[in-house]
Amino acid sequence: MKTIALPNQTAYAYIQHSRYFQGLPEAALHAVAHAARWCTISSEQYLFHQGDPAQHFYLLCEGQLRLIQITPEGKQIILGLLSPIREVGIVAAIPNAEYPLTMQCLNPTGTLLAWDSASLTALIEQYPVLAVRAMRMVTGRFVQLQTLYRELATLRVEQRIARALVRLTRQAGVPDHVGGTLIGIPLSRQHLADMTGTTLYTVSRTLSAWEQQGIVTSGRERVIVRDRERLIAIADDVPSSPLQIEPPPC
Amino acid sequence: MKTIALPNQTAYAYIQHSRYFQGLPEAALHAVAHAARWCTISSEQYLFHQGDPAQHFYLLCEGQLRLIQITPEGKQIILGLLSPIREVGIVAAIPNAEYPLTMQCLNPTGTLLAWDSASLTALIEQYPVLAVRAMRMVTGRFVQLQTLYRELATLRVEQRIARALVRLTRQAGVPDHVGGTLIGIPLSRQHLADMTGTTLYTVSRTLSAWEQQGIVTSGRERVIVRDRERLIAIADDVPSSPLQIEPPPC
DNA sequence: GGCTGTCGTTGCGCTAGCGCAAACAGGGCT
DNA sequence: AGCCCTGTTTGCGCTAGCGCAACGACAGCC
Repeated sequence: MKTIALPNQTAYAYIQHSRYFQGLPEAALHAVAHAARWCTISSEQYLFHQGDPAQHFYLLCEGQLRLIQITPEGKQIILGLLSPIREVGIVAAIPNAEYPLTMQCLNPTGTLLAWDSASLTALIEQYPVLAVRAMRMVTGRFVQLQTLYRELATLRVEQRIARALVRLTRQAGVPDHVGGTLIGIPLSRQHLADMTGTTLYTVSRTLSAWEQQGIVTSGRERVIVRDRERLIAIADDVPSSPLQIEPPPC
Repeated sequence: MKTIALPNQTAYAYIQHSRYFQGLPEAALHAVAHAARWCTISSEQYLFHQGDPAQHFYLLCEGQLRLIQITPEGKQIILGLLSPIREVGIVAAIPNAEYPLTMQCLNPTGTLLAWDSASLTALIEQYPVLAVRAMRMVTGRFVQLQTLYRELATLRVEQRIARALVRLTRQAGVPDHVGGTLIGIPLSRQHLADMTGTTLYTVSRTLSAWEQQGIVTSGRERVIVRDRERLIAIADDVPSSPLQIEPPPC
């Protein structure tokens, strides 16, 4: 990661369109832009690791990030994906906080605006609405994580994979010349397994089965969703009880 | 849930000892106590449901609460337990927010202090450190939930149950006259299953096995941990690979 | 073109955990 | 005491998903 020079005007535009700074008075936006600096990050690089002291707040302007968690044994769990324009590391608003998870760049290059936590704190003090928005962001992530937890606890693997794919089409979907949706990020079987709490074998088998049914097309680190409706049906399918017996006629 | 009259002096004492209000100037504490009202809740009653508009912030003074999440199909998932003195519903600091989960009382009676969100907002505005602490609380819960998620994704059922029991001894452990630790809340097999993402059958079988090994003693809605060390060993056990072959001598 | 390394597929065997059903246990109530 | 209700245990059968191993496919590189 390194700092680069970019026109301040560009920064202003991104800031203006971010949900976090949106609607602030013009003077405030200029102050925000003035306190920011640009930085870039390249493929597979880490923006920060979970446990690092949260010294910077970022605005992701170009590229995408993976939210990952590393287990004590070194296994990685993917909690999600961030696409521009998104705020990253709001936890830097808290003095002496640590980042709760690891951020990894998955595009050849990502571009971010960065504020050190002192600047962020100063901005929040000056514009208290930023404090409320920070809270809202954190609780939003909490609710999202809760949903993931619930799915992991109650759904079968096939449904979890289906949901992951549906989410990915929303977050990184690129329309396809024949009506499908390409998931526009490098996405290996192992990645999908890490997102759904399963193994790469099961993901592979599931995708193979879906490919035969024309639901998806997949290749090396690449998935194209052909029949989104059917995928959603699988995701929402409530499994019939194991021994479904035909009710006897009266 | 109803409002009751209790001496304000008592409220002051609880507030003073809460992590959230701790260390505020005396005048502030008095203001906080003045804005509060008492309420009680009884066994199995809900303090609020997930999705309800977050209109109150609480301080749990007596009794315990279950944090639960209800799935669309009506299945319940238990995310944890709160014991006094704990803050509840900090999300009320955000205008127009909703509670992200459901709180249920599990003691015959629980006692709480309540502030409506307007009072809370006013207090936060007056003492900005409360905003920082609110953020810290929410991120703390986030990290906890993340840990649960990781465990659910990577650990086997037996380990998850062991961890749940270890946590419960910390949160509701009552020392026993013969060196064990009684978990001092009503805790059925189903509850344990809802906490660990498994079924009551598996919990029952696991506890039975542990009982034979002298690790726990259990009865109707009651578990006593006899050998905490062994439980921790199970919780941390890294399973040997399925086909562990003795390496051949050179 | 050929090599290499990474990623994907799939057959096979296995087991952890599920879920029913039926029996059992104990507390509270009349 | 006897009954009922709720919670617990456990035998049984089953299957979803795991994990190895071996092979295949494709991309990038020299």
